[in-house]
Amino acid sequence: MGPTTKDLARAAGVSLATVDRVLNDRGGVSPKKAQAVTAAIEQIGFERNAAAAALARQRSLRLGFVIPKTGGAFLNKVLLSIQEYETLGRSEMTSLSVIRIDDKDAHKAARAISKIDVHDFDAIAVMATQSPPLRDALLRLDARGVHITSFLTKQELEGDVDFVGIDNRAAGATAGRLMGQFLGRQKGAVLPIAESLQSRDTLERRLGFDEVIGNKYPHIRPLPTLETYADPYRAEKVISTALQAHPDTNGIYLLAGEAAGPVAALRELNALRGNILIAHERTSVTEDALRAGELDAVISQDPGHLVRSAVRIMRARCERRRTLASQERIRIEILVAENL
Amino acid sequence: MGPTTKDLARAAGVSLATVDRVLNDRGGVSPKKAQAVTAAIEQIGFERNAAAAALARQRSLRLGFVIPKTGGAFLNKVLLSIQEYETLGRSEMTSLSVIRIDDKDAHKAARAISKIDVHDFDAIAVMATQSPPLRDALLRLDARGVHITSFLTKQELEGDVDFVGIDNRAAGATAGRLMGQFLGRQKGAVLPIAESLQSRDTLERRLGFDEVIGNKYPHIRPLPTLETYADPYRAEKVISTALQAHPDTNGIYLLAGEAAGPVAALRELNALRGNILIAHERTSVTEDALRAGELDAVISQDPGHLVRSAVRIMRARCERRRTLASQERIRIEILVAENL
DNA sequence: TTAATATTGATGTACGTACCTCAGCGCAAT
DNA sequence: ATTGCGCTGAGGTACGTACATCAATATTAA
Repeated sequence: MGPTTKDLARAAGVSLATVDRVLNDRGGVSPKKAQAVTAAIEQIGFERNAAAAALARQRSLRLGFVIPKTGGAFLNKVLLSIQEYETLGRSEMTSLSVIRIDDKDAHKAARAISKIDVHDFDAIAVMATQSPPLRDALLRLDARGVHITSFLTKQELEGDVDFVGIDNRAAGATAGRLMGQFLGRQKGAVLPIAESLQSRDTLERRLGFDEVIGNKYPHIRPLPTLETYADPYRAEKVISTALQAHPDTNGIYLLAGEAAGPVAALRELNALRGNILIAHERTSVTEDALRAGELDAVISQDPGHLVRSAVRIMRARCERRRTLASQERIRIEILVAENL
Repeated sequence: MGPTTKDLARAAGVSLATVDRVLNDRGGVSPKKAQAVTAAIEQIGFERNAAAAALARQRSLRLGFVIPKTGGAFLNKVLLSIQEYETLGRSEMTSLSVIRIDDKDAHKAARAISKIDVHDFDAIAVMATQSPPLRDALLRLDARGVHITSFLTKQELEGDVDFVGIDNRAAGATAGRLMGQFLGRQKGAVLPIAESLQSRDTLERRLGFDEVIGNKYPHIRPLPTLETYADPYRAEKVISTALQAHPDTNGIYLLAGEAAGPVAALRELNALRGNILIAHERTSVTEDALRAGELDAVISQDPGHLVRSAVRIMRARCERRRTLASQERIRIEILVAENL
């Protein structure tokens, strides 16, 4: 249909071999001819035929996900999505693999990255807290031809690193908006519950939440965030205490990844029905709670999208295509019982 | 990576030519050998290499969308999405075209379908009200090798027609849920506004809306649907009359496709701020209104998704792949100012 | 039995790109 | 003048499938 490499060669006044050298960065081309080729690409609107390229390359892109060893439910869903994609996307000539690192210890993490064999990966998506040693390790990989993408957590290397992630601040703001709307003109307190305040996700969500509540719904009073430490006994205890201390509570915001614990605790305390309850992340627990009318809304950012997005970006990098970064924003979905 | 046609031939104990005959329905194969091939496909898990097939076929799939001549804003967005896909998806060896039909007149529509040249299309997605003559025309097309998919409106042919569409009833129910939650315990009336009650979309949404309100929020009183006939003057008049007749109105539900008219009328009437306002479909108008705080929520089903979904299904049909119909459900999105 | 027909296999070309080798050129340093 | 190196073109093979042709069977009809 479109022009082929042959047409490109003719248009640029060079041989097919030179076109190939330019297209695939093989080097050994004079600036003049290289310029002629890139100009001709624009001029005749050449687009590499992806099907033919995949066929000829006959080598699936090896993409890696570098993921922390420990993490919450969301991380597990991401890992699951990666696995799913692995089987589904094998027809697209991509092979995914996961490298778990200990990202609590910066040096351990950096060492793990350094150990990655450059010949095993075309690109990796890195999720890890930034640190100088990690940064160096990534730069070394990059220099040796492995494309780096930031995944869920930003890595500042040379300024040209793509980022695939979710916007926890906006997600929290969305939760705040819904909480405000659901409570209407009712005055009262809102109780945010998290597993731990250590997690950046939690902090960012809380930030967005507070901003919206403060600006648009000043009659609502957000309480300090409770920490459950993923312990059901503790959860029930601290929630019970908080509810007694603030009898005007009429909204509860589950910032945490795992909604099951707090929901069970609230059910036990008979605090489900009277309060507006908003949680994050779509799981079977939150879905059931929505259907049962126990939860009023769930804010979700699809881990499947996230993975697909990262894969698209890595592929584009490897094939030297420009990325449509705009397309790669992960939507913040609002779920209620009716649109599950 | 996976097994190729050559492997298939070996496994089935036949020649490559026979494998090709079976895979591409060329006929002239004894039932026995055909069986051997299909069995071998299962056994070794053969999957046609889409890239190679596309390359070899060297002929883009010609997909058609049969769309009514007249329609509302949503239909226009669908058409726009088709156009977008046309330019974007040309790299995927598909060419889209649109056939407009007069679906008010069943016989005219059927004649238009009959006039379609079988050699111009590999598959078509049909949006048209069902009728016996149309059905016959579609069956004739199907018999001559053009794959038929129902698009936005179901066509009952032989029971094996895929359907791509949106769930207006669920969308209405979602709107109802939000309206109920936003109004909280406030008693009062909700005013539904539509362009016309003729449209099935409108009816279905209203149905879903009423169901939720009736079951879960019985203290809310839905008023009869207003019709604006897309006329701003009429809109302002009927809305003003209705609001005066029902001073306890505190919610307004814009069922209609085009939100601009009613929003302007409500702005004129100073009825925007006091009431909860929920609309359908994401447009620049609804986006702006959300940001401005005039609209409280928008229910949207992405026409782009719809088109992509239809294309995926048609492709799968043409390439004799099983469709993952489950994947092809169009999500009902809830938009507020924070998750645009 | 013969003729006609249906089935099967063998073989070739094509698609557009990737990747390889090799020969030839000009230019600079030696 | 020779050597070495950087650049260039020419040509080939390969990927997995589609599609065409022709010969060789097997099966059926006459």
